[in-house]
Amino acid sequence: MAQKIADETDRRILKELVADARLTNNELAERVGLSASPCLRRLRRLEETGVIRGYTALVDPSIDGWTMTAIATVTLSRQHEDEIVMFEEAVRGWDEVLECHLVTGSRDYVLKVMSAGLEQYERFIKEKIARLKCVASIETSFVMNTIKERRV
Amino acid sequence: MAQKIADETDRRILKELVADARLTNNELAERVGLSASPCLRRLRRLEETGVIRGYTALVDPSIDGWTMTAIATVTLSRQHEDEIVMFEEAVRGWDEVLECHLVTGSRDYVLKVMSAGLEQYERFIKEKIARLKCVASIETSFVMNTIKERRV
DNA sequence: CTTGAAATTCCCAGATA
DNA sequence: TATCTGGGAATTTCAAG
Repeated sequence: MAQKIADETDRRILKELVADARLTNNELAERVGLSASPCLRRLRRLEETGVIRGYTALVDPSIDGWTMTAIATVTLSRQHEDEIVMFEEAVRGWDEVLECHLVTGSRDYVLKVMSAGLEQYERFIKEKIARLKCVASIETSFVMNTIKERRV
Repeated sequence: MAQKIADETDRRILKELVADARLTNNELAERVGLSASPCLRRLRRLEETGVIRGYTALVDPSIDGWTMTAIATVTLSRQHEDEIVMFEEAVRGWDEVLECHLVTGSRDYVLKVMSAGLEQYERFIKEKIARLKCVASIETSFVMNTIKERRV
C-alpha cells in the first residue's frame, strides 16, 4: 500500500478542509503555517493517495421536501449468498436509503432512510423493502431530533 | 422564513457541488449553463439562505486508525429534561460519536460510533457512556460491511 | 517570481409582473 | 415602472510552473 501516514501538518490541512472544503490554497497555507506551494504539493499528495476521497457540499435536505428520517433494521429470512447480493443491490438503487450497514447482533442490516413524510415512508417499506422475498422482518424508529451528525 | 425554494438552475448548482465542492466558479457556471457572475450570485444566495450548510472534505477514516464502526442504541433511565440535556451535551463533546439521533420506539438514542478497535470501543462504553448516571442500557451492533453511505 | 487563470465587483440590458 | 436575472468588463487575488 502507498504511504498514507499524515504528519501533523497534513492533519491540520485535513482539519481545515473538513471544516471548509472551499478554502483557497493561499488561505489554507496561511492557516497551517506554510507558504502556498508546499501546501499545494501536500494537498495534491493527499488527494492522489486517497486520504482525501473527495469534496462535497452539505445541502439542507428539507429543500427537497425530504423532512423525515428513519432508522430501519432489517432481518433476512435466510443468509444465502444470492439473497444477500439481491438485497444489497436493491438498497444501492433506492434514493431513500442514505446509509446501509451489515451488522452483528440480532438484526442483519441497519438503514438510514429519508422520505417526505409518513405516507411516503410507508410506501417505501411496502412497495420496496417488503416486496423483496428475502426480507423476514423490518423494524422502524423515526428520528425525532438529530443531536449530532459529523463527517469523519 | 427567507425564500429557500431552489429553481432548476439552483438544483443543478447543488448537484454539481455535492459531487465536487471544489469546483471553480467558472467551471460550475459552464456546467449549469450560466456565465460566471450570475452563477456566483446564485451560489452566494444559496449559502446565505442556508440551503448550502457548508463544504467538507471526505477523508479516509482509516488513516487515523479509526477502522471500526459500531451502532449503539441507548436508553435513559428517566426522561427528565436535565438528564436529556446532560446526555446530549456529553455526546456532542465525544469525538468517537459520528452521529446521534433521538428516536421513537423502545430505545431512546441511536449512535454511530467510530473507534480504533474493540478495546478502544470497550473503553468508550465503560469510561464515557456507562459513566453517565442517566444511561440505563446500551446495546451494540458492530458494522461488518457498509453497503451504502451517501450524502444528501 | 512570473504568467495565465479565476474570483469578485460594478454596471448595463432584457424580461416580467 | 420597479424588480429580477443574465452578461460583460475591470480589478484584485490565486494557481502553478
